[in-house]
Amino acid sequence: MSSFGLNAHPGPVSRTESRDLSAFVRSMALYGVLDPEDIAVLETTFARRLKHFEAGRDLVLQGGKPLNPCVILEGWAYGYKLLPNRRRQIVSYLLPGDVTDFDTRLVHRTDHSITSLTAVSIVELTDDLFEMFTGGRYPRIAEAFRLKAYAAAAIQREWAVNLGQRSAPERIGHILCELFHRLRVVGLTDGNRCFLPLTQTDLAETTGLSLVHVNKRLRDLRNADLISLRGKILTLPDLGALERASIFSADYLNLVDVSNRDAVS
Amino acid sequence: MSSFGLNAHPGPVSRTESRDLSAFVRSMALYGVLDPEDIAVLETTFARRLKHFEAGRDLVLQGGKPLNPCVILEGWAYGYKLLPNRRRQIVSYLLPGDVTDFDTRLVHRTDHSITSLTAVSIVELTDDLFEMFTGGRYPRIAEAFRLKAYAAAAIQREWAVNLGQRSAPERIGHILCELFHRLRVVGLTDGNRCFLPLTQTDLAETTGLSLVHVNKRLRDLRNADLISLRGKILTLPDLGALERASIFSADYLNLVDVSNRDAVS
DNA sequence: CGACGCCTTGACTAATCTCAAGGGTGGTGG
DNA sequence: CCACCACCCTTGAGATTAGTCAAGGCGTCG
Repeated sequence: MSSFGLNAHPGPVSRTESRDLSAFVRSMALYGVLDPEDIAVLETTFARRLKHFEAGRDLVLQGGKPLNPCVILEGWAYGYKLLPNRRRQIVSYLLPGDVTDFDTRLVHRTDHSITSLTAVSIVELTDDLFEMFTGGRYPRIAEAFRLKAYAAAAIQREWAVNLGQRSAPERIGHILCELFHRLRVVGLTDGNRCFLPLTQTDLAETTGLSLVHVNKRLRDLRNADLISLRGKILTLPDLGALERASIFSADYLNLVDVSNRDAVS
Repeated sequence: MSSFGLNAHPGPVSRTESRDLSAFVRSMALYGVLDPEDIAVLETTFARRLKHFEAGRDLVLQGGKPLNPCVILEGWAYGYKLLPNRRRQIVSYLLPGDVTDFDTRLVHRTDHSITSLTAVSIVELTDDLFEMFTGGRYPRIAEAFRLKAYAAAAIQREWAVNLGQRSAPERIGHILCELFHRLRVVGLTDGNRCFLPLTQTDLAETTGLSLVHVNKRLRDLRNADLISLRGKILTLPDLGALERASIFSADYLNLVDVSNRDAVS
């Protein structure tokens, strides 16, 4: 149970660096572009640059100077945009191994905010690190970052499809499938369960639905035995069935299929 | 009137290369990162590599091998994703000066299709061109491409906000404002008018609304004197009013403000 | 002339939102 | 220990928005 718990609650953050790094390296390595040498470089560099934030901290604020690109090593964060009428749209989730906007260094004002959802451990790619990784000396690392950026763009496109073309229950099921797949690739699932630190309000702001409606469709999904959501543990008793019900296909995630790998190792 | 007409209808494509290039170079140069030398390089290189497609040609097909990055020099294209239930979501518009996915070279299968909406002139960044621009010899050109990629990501995020948080009339007004601003920056507007080759079905697939509903809200906007849409000419008699009605702010477009520039030159 | 693509409108249906109320839980301070 | 508050989840009822179905108009092209 605790094998996938990570930082559910703000509090003393685990300092076991090697474990902190595993999600990122695993995520990067899965693209098959990193050599052992690259991985060693990443591990030693990141271990020295780790920063920790508790839940609910703003990393970047809409309209402000953007942060340098950041790698999330542990915990969840999310990006959102605020409208003048107080409504809010969550535009991205950042999971362990994910990277915030890679080309952000060229921009003076960001269009969106980023906030930690749980306690997070991140590494900021300051100028020296950025130069080191993209300067030509570690071409495979640079390529891995580019792949992550492409994957983020593909997810953003799929969200437009989700918001534009799917019904309420489909939208909710779809985002749950996506998060589950993304977590599984970095080893943060336990069988058919995973940690899910989202409130129903978060889900509403992700899917563009009202809180009340999310609650009711979530109940339908529960009644149909497609999901179970107690505490902050999400269980998907039949992932395939939920995917079909949500018109979900993992293709857009550009992930390496780890379902076999899980079974073997 | 014809000063912004470009390729409204499939047919013989203008071959005045220097004019073809202007939108792209203008778009790039506006970021203030290009030197005259860079511009000269782009112009001579692109002039030799121009490709022309008529309206309705698939440039990339969902699930297929992606095209190399492409620069649109003239005409409109759009990206879309098809769902198994035959529904379709348009996820992007590519206007003169825009660039398709820049990191696409690392990917084996694309998640979305790209189709020309009008006749288009494009330049494909084949391996040699890509290497030339990003190999370190033209750092400002590489930076300009990165800025375009960032701008595309920001637009994609705003679309999620549009689809998730805005009402039908706001969504429709918002996308019209966005396209108008983007066209103005590359010199493709004429006062408060621009060429708009979209059908109401296209608008429906962009905004996630039904065709019938788009038609009725479009009528409302017309009756409120916020838009006029005859032939394929869009007129915005009061851009500010439409922006307020649509909760639109151009910040996310990362554009240089050209409204003064237009008035002066 | 007929076919086709696109736009328009009305009537009815279905999905989603808003408003309102109440319940559970955990933390905090008296 | 209990009272209270904050936050989150839950449910029902009625209002509103958007979708579906059906029909017709208008212009272009063969």
